[in-house]
Amino acid sequence: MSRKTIHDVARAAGVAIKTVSRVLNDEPNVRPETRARVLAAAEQLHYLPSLSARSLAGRRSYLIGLIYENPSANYLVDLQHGAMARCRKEKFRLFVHQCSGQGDDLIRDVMGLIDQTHVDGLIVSSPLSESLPLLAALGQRALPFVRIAPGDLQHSSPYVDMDDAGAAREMTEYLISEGHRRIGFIVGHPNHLASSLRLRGFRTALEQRGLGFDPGFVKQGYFVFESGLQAARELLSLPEPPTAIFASNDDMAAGVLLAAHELAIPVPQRLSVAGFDDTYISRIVWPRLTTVHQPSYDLAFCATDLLLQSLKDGGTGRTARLPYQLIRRESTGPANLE
Amino acid sequence: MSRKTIHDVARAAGVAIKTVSRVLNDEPNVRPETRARVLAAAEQLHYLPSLSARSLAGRRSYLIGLIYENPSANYLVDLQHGAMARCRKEKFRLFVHQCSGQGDDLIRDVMGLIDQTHVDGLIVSSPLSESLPLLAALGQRALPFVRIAPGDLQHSSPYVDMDDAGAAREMTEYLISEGHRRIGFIVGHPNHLASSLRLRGFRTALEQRGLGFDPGFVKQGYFVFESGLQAARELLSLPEPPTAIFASNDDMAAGVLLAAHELAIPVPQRLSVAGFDDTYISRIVWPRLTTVHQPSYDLAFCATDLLLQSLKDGGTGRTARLPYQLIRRESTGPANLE
DNA sequence: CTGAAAGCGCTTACAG
DNA sequence: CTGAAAGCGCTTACAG
Repeated sequence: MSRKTIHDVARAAGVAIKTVSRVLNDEPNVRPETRARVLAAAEQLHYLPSLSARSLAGRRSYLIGLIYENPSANYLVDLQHGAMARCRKEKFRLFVHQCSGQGDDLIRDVMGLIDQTHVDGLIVSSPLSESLPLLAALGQRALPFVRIAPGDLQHSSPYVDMDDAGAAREMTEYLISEGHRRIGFIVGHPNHLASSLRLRGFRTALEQRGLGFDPGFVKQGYFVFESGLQAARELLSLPEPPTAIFASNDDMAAGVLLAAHELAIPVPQRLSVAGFDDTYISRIVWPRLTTVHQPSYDLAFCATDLLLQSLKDGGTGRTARLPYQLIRRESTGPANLE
Repeated sequence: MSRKTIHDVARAAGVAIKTVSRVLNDEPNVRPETRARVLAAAEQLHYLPSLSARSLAGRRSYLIGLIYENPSANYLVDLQHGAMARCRKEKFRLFVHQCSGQGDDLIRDVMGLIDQTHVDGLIVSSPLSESLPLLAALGQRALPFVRIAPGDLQHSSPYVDMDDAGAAREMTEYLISEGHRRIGFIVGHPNHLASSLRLRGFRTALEQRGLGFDPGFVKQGYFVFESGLQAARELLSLPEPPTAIFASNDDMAAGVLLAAHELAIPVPQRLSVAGFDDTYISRIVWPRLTTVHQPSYDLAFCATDLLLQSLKDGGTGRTARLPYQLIRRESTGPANLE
């Protein structure tokens, strides 16, 4: 049961290796009978071409890279599986890579990945997708890539995103419609463009409803649980605390819930809490979180789709915006105005 | 800024490519001055050897595969990062692969991975690590692998694990020491050997303390949140409900918390809840979970270490057992016996 | 529509 | 201690 090569298949099918190569790469100019014979032989021998031989000889490795920096586990796994699922349909494989370093080190790290693995293209997840120096370096290498990112007019490369600002606006409008007037907001990590987009949506909703924007109700967070906890403690110890807190992701919203529990503030009776992302977390805390469904799996699936497409056409990659969805659960309710 | 090859380095250093190869692979028989000259040239050119050329020409790809089936996101990411961290120290790279299929399809999937990517070895995570047919197939391929698994005497291949039964026993003893006499238990997924080991530890503790083992207090779960919720609803609607519930993982313990909230049973005042794994989840629910710290990151790091070591020595891989730790948080307390 | 030759960037096996 | 030749399993560029 040793590894089969293209020569084994060629011999079994009674053709030259070049013909086997043609069939396996869907090149034209092979008689249907010949094609069938080759396919049968390959099938029968359980033949699979060696990726390293292919990538050494040809100009493609059939490898797509997914690079990330430091996302939450649930988000990362969703991205990973979305990209893998799309690759699988195409006999591509996904190479998952956690980047290390900052600045020049980061760029060297990614260039090293490209040089060593010969990936055909890259899925660049956020916040790497917002690093202009990185995008420039990729451009120099002429390596196709698709970003998973909030809409970003700073760079012309293809991307897939959702409407972060719109989603945050809609969530805020929902809270207002429940009677909330003092709404706290916890901003995400300053490195993520999504953070400022979500804040913008929050602000837009307040201003459109004529409520005015009070910076005292806005606290900086970092997309992690502890930062949400900390920010919520501050908000809830204000002389006039908010009746609702909207955190820029679920992890921080879980932190808000804990702060409320610590202070014996019942949720949602005296405090409504909203998150963002609709990760697994939002369904396992109590009360379950009202949140925005971010289609992470689909974002990665779609990004991979665009990438594979542009690898085929050589086409100028396009862009896609995926729909979000407001998910109402038990952590929010009518404001208890006194 | 095109890709550099071994020829570029050889030219810059004034040696033959074979000498460059020797230096880069730490082979003997190179004069220190020559070695230094080659290293300097490689450094200066930012040269990195092509993995595909290496794996095609030589007998190693410098690629380690991590295969998994369907673990929870937090566990998977810990494994992934532990294995990556160990690889990075060694200029190996990690190829992460989600297996698809069952039975023969699963085996074909893994063999396909091996044939196509030429991985030098495999980290086999649980429950794949318990599939005897898979292990047999890997043996036939003579591919080195290390399992991440509960101790398993059924197979002689190397593995890294923790003492699942001992940890469950210790947790149960702790609950007993808090005065609990009616303790519910939620079993993990039947496909995982860890499930029965944890159950065994639970049972051992009860019997050693002369409490007897009541099957009516044991419910089947599947390591996912919903199954914990469901099992807890059943346990808590018993005529004489338990005063403590020990779930075989944190996800299910989070489900128990939700069931308690639904029934307005205060935790830990009237119900103690314990989990297992010490994943992120255990720290973001309320009350935070008492649980067993499973060293997932270290398990993967250590498994990779053993694998790389055996790749070097060709040595018969050894085995390692890593320590667990009981983590006491707010979800457990003294029994409220009436 | 099909094939024989050259070569991708390395390592292996051998020679000096 | 160092190097020239052959070859890994494919694809490319060319010929028929």
